[in-house]
Amino acid sequence: MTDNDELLSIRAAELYYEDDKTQDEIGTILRLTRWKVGRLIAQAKANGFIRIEIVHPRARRLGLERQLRENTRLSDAVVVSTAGVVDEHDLQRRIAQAAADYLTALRPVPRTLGISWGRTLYDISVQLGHGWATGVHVVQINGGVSLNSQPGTAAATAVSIAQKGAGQFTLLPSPAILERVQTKQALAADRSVAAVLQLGATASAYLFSAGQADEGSAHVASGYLTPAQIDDLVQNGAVGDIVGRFISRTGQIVDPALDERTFGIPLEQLRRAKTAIAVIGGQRKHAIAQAVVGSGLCTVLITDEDTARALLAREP
Amino acid sequence: MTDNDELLSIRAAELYYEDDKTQDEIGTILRLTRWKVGRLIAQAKANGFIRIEIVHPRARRLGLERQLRENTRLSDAVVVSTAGVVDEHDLQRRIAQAAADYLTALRPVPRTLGISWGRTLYDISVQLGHGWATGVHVVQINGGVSLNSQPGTAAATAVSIAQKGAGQFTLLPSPAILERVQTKQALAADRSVAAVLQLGATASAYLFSAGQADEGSAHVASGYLTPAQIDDLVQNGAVGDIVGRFISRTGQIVDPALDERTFGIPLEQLRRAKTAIAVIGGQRKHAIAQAVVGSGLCTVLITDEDTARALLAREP
DNA sequence: GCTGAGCCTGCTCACCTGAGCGAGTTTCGC
DNA sequence: GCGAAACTCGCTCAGGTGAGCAGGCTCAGC
Repeated sequence: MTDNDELLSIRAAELYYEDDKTQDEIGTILRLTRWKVGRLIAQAKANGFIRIEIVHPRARRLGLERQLRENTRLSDAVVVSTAGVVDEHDLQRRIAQAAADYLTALRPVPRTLGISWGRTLYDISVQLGHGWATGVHVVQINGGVSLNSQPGTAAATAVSIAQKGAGQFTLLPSPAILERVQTKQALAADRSVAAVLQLGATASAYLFSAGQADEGSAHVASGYLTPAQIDDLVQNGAVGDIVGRFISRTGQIVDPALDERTFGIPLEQLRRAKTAIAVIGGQRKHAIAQAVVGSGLCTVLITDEDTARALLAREP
Repeated sequence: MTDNDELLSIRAAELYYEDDKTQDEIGTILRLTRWKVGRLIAQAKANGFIRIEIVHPRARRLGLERQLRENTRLSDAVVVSTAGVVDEHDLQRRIAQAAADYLTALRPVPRTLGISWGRTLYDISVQLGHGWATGVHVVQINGGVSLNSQPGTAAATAVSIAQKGAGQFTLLPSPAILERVQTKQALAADRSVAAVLQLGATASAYLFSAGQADEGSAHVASGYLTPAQIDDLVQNGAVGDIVGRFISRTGQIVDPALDERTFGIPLEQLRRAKTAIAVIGGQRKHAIAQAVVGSGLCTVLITDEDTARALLAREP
């Protein structure tokens, strides 16, 4: 009986969704009353046999967003669909687009916005539309005088976001990681530099991404760390970094000595922030995304479908 | 404008399909009238952004079936969904199941059913339910005294189909291909054998599969042909075989001499049949499926989604 | 054999939704 | 600058659909 009912519900669903027939017509075809047909279709839905997918680069998964809001500490979430994604780069562009959309719709409009830098942030700055804000002050919150092959990317990101928001920007004139603790402390003590950090501390919103801890880390590409050093960090439990600081699965600083030499606002400032938007997506960043969300380092997460599911699988 | 409308239609579709909101509620959220929302959703559908899929081993694609009926000579078609298929074997089972379902629902119930043999036919015989017919006469239509490692599969298929249909069966006591033409002619002239062929010629319905022309051909496994001979056939345009006979893309016999030695009803008999059900699916059988459908060798095709699409791409 | 609980069936009713229509608006060519 | 064509918008209306309800059926336990 149940088996036969299941098959019937599939036949009914086919006629309903594929052939656009009314439940009444289906009733005539299958020799059932239209109420029975309605119940069969409802049953097929309840059993998960009917999959409705929105295939569009800007499609979101509202169901997953709701689950994230309900089952994690996040106050808000944006989950982009992976349906029709062709490659990693395509996915990153979708996420950046979603972040740009979120920023544009953010209310109240942030007066001061603290940002990190990197590939993701740069993508967001490109996707942002002109006039997304009126008079925002963009401040870098971690060291970013880039040593890498695309000089100025960090600065270009801040400049672009500020310009498109008809505002001004303040760069943090420092490397991401200094070689000696003393240098870092001296730099932090410098009045002009301290003023930037102070400004970053008062930001009304933060926008940052995260890096995974492997040979593909931006810190390696930028020359601040060697692959061997990354390996060491991983051995000690690092799953990735945010605003330059490497953290473990539980959100703890992995290497306090290294962290002392890392220039930028402390993680505690993110944890206390009312609006901290993390933009983290892609297969390789599942672990760091879990660490960030699980330890309350952000209030808003912008991510992809797969990462969201991985997150929900951990925290039920 | 258009761009913005497209995005709006996606947002509306998300709320409608993912969040189960009414168009009126969506109107309130997006500050639109409920008619505008309805039009946006219709637009999203028309643009193909909404994909509704029925995920079930026995789900069919009625839309493709209709297209096949309209754009080919087929009088009927069954197309099984590939959504959620795990491997080739799974797909073949779905197709066999669909064929068994089709046979069970076939009206009028065939009095005499001509069948070929092979992996697919065997699968169908397994999936068939007891009592699918009452008093059917099953007749083999091509040579099938098997030489291979699973002796009796061909016979077992016929026996099983007949038994489950509460009927009798008649085997064709001959190899698929004979070594000499004279032997074949002598065998065909034998009264008891001729009677079987005669019975096959009067069948009220035929059920057969097809084999692809490559090293995986059942003829190689059965020992009737060598891989080298298959290669020769392919060189001469063979795309596969049905009821033991190798045909080209246009449905022509590829090697008349070989065909003379092949035992079974001639293809013309299938072409003239009122009900000839071909069961052909899987990536490797796209070419032979096209040949069979294109040259009118069957009136009914039971296949999978991908093969159906390949067929439709050829014949517009 | 009887009885009651639980399930299924067919129905009413209210709500949701798509087709079609006229008014207002934009756009394009002259 | 003007007029016509095309489009968009909000609406009416009828048809489609899901929630909730009463009656009947099945089945287990006494």
